[in-house]
Amino acid sequence: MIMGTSLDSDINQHFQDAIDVIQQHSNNSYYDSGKYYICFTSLQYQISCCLVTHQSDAPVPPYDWNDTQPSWPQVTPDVSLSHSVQNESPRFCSILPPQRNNKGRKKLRLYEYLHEALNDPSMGDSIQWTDSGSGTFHFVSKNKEKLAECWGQRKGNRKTMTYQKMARALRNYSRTGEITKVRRKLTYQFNPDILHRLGSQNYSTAADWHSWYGHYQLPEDYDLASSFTSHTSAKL
DNA sequence: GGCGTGGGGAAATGCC
DNA sequence: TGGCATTTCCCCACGC
Repeated sequence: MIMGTSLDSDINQHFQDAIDVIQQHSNNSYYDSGKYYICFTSLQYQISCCLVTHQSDAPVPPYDWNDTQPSWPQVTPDVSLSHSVQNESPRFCSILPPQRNNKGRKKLRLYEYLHEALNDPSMGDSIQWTDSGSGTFHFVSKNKEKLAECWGQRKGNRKTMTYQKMARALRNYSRTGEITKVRRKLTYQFNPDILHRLGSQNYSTAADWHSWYGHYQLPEDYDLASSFTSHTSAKL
């Protein structure tokens, strides 16, 4: 088992939770022949996890993380692991679960999510820094709805989030000053204090892992599973 | 006039 | 139960 060097207590707790999950899976004969990999990403207030199996595995019902946790979808790569991975990086927004609200964790705020997305290269087609120094950013018109949907999924909203609704929330930020509207199309600006606070957070995160995964040059017959075990993941 | 975008009121929702 | 942070719906304004 290989783990990162700077795991905080949250990660340890979640890691233990994941161990429990995997152990329960391992008690199910359905999983006996499979390999399981846990991929962790530590965002400021949450952790995400995905179980990866070979695509050839039969469909598996999602596992309930705990009694209060919505189901965790299983991630199965679109391509066979014995072949090259598609160039397109995976969309983690679709698998990140809603916040865990037990244990006193703060809910993810929209501006935090946007900052996270801005630092995620794979989200560059949806949201981009206009001037990262001043905290100015803009949405990409073509894909802004996609980002909004990701936000909605991340929050576990009942209905599909749209840019209009997300923009409404952003406008509420203008009252508190966390984010202000810039007189330019689809452009907003972080409050400097918020920007400083967000910027000081350590994102050894989905974005980083995601970035690594999305840009890793895979040789022929590259074993994706092996890559999980040699980076920020743990193999059981 | 249609469309995309911006703005805001107000009620509903879910969580702490 | 109240407060907070959205979410949702709706309507309107403006520029292209």
